[in-house]
Order: sequence, then structure tokens, then C-alpha cells
Amino acid sequence: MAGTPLSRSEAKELTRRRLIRAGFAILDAEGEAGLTTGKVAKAAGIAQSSFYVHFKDRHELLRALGDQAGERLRATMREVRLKAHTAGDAERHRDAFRIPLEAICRHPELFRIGLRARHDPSSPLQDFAVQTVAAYRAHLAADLAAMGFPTGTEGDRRRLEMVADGINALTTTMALGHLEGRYPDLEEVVDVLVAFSKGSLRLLIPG
Amino acid sequence: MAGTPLSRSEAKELTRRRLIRAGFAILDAEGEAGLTTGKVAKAAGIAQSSFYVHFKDRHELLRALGDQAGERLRATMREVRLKAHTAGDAERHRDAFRIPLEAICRHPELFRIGLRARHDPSSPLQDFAVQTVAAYRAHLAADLAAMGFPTGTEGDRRRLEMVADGINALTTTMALGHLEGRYPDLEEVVDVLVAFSKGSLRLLIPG
DNA sequence: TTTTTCACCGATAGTACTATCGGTGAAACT
DNA sequence: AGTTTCACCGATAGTACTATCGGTGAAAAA
Repeated sequence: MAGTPLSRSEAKELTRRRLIRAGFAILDAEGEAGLTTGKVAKAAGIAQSSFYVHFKDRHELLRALGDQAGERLRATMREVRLKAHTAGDAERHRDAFRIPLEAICRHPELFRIGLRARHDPSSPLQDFAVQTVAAYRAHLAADLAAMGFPTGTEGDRRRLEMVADGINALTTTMALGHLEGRYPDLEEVVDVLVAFSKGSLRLLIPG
Repeated sequence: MAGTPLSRSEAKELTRRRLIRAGFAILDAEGEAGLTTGKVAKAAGIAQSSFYVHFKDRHELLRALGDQAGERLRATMREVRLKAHTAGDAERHRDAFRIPLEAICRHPELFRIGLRARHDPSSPLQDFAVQTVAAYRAHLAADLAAMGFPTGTEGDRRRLEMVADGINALTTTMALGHLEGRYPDLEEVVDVLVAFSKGSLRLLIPG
């Protein structure tokens, strides 16, 4: 190992990153109840009391983890979406399903944390998780609107939201099944998602 | 109030029921982290220490709540399924979606507890929740098989499971949206579920 | 009536955690 | 060089909870 002459601020930043990394690992393995200042600090190689050099309190670590999870997910989505642009047009439809799937599979721990927090009223991350899902649902609905599906009446828009909500839930569920090893072939998962969505989109066609 | 001359065992049973009822309320409102022996006991009107007259420890209460939740859900499903038998054949398909929806809406707190536990590794209810979902998925897949969809190859069976998994997720999501007030019309929810499933079932048809 | 049982109580030991405090040594200024 | 800063440490006060214990009075058994 090259002796790394870290400046003080660099060393501090490194420790903070270690705390965040340990926080994600513990959150994923043991849930929010298992995330204590002592455990994170120990996993990051510092004393429990030194935790407070980096975070005001336990709550602030959770907020930081939530923010970072959202940021990473957005970044992964963006990155993986770039590949879609290079694909042929016939593949575009399948890509619309494969991209979120890949984003989820890239960082399953973030995904699981969000899933858990969403239904946990004792979690400080609940609002964040609910908002993230709502934003994704709205994003998907907007994409469908851009594809030409009607949005004239309030009923139209609600239908669009329901379909978006459904597609989101399906993607989530299939990704979970894939991660658990039940659906090993990602292309087959895309097949199923495409089939489900074809039925729902037919509902949106006017007349 | 008629002075109720309860026998000792009747009084004990009543207290136990009060503890369970309080347990459900707290679990739904504050999550598993908020469910302490002190809070349940207080809500049931007894001292914290008296909690241990009825349960060996906190864990045993959670097990009891899990068992009872499963039992109640099964009972509700059975009850609501009886209505389907009286309906005309044209309505049978829609009933297949409406029945689980109504079962969920009848006891949303049990449903939310299960949803939360499923993704929480720190929850003693996790195994129970995961098994419940797996059982429901298998049940649905068996129903589809009975409807004549192919189950010859392992691939066929996996497809069937994926579709069942998807329908389950959609039902869950739509019920949640309905409970949150986003999809107030349950018949419209059924419309959307039918549309989604039509697409997926087309995938299962051989050829 | 007398005795036993037991659901409930208050008190408390034990545990696990949060957050604060004063001290320390090396890095970063002057 | 001397001085200051500060990331880290161990110790600890404070909090919230779990689970146990001996005591009490009314119901149940004798």
C-alpha cells in the first residue's frame, strides 16, 4: 500500500463515506430497527461517540441515506437510459421496461429500503419513499400521455395514473422475483411486463 | 350497564382480547417499532407487568397477531367468495378480481401489517408474511392452471407463476390506491385489473 | 367458613441505546 | 518554532424498554 498522505478534511470525508456505506449495509441486512449509532460506527471503524462528529443525530444519518439513495437511483436510471438511445426503434418498447428493471437490479438494497420504508409509519424515510413512488408514477403517466393516450377528462387522467401505478407495481414485483432467483431470465420478465401492459394500454384507447 | 358477573377465566380472556385489539391498532398506527409491552398494556387498561400474564414475551404477542391476521384474512376471503357463487357467469371473471379487493378493503390494517413485515428483516412476522404471499401466488397459479392454461414444461409453470405474481401485485397496488382515496370507484379498479390481466393471459395461450 | 388460586399491581434489576463531555494527539495554521 | 484546530477517544448521564419478583384482594375450591 502506498502511504496515503490524506489531508484532515479528506480523512473526515472518507470516514463519513464509510459511515454511509455501513449504514446502507446494516439497513439492508437488519432493517431500520437494527441501524444504531453503535453498529454503524463500529462497522465504519470509529467509536460510537465519534458518530456525532459526522451527523447531528441518528435521524440525520437516515435522511442522508434517503437522499443518497434517491440520487443514486436517479443517476442509475439516467445512465442506463442512455443505452436505450442507441437501440433500434423496434426495441424501444421493450427498453421502456428493461431500463427500470436494470436500475433496480443494479442497486437492490436501495430499492428494498424504499419498499420497506413506504409501509412503515415509524420510519423517518416514509415520506421520502412515498414521494419517490408518487413522482415515478407521475413521470410514467406523463410518458403515456406523450405517447398520445387521451388526457382530456379527469377520468382519462385517473385511468392513466392507474395504469402507470400498475406498471410500476409490476416492475417492482418482477424485479423482486428476479432478485430472489425465481425469474432468472430478465428477457422473460420483460416479455411478461410487455404482455401485461398491452392489455392495460388497450383500455386507454378511446372508443 | 348490566353488572356483568364475569368468571375469572372469562375476564382473563377478555383482557387478552383487549391486548390483541390494542396490538393491531398500535401496529397499524406506529409500526412494529412502536409496539411495546407498556403501550399495549396501557391501551388495554392493565399494568405493563401484567402483560406477561397473557404472553410469554413481546415476541409471542407478535406471533399471535400474525396468526390471527392470517386467520381473519382467510375467513374474510371465504365469506366474500360465497357471494361470487350466487353471481351470474358473465360476472364471474370480474368477481375473481373484486373478491380479493373487497377482502383487502375489509381489513386494511392486517393487509398493511403484512405488506410492511414482508420487507422488514427485523420483523418476526417476516417469514409469516412471505409465506402468506407465496401461498396466495401458488393458489392463483393453480386457479389459472385449472382454467386450462398449459403447465406441461417447467417454463409454462414459471410463466404461470409470474402472471399470478403480477396479478397479485396489481391487486395489492390498486387496493392501496383505493384506500388512499386516489381510485374511489372500485368498479373502475376492477376494469383496470381485468384489462391488465387480459394482456398477460394472452401471453399464456400456446402458439 | 377457611383455604387456595391467580389476575393484577408497583417496584426494580437488567439491557440497549442516544447523546454529551472533557481529554488527547496529530494536522494545520502563524 | 509555537499555537490553534479538530477528528477521534473513553466515560457516562439519561432514556426507554424488557422481563422478573413479591405482595394483594377477590374469585374459586375445600
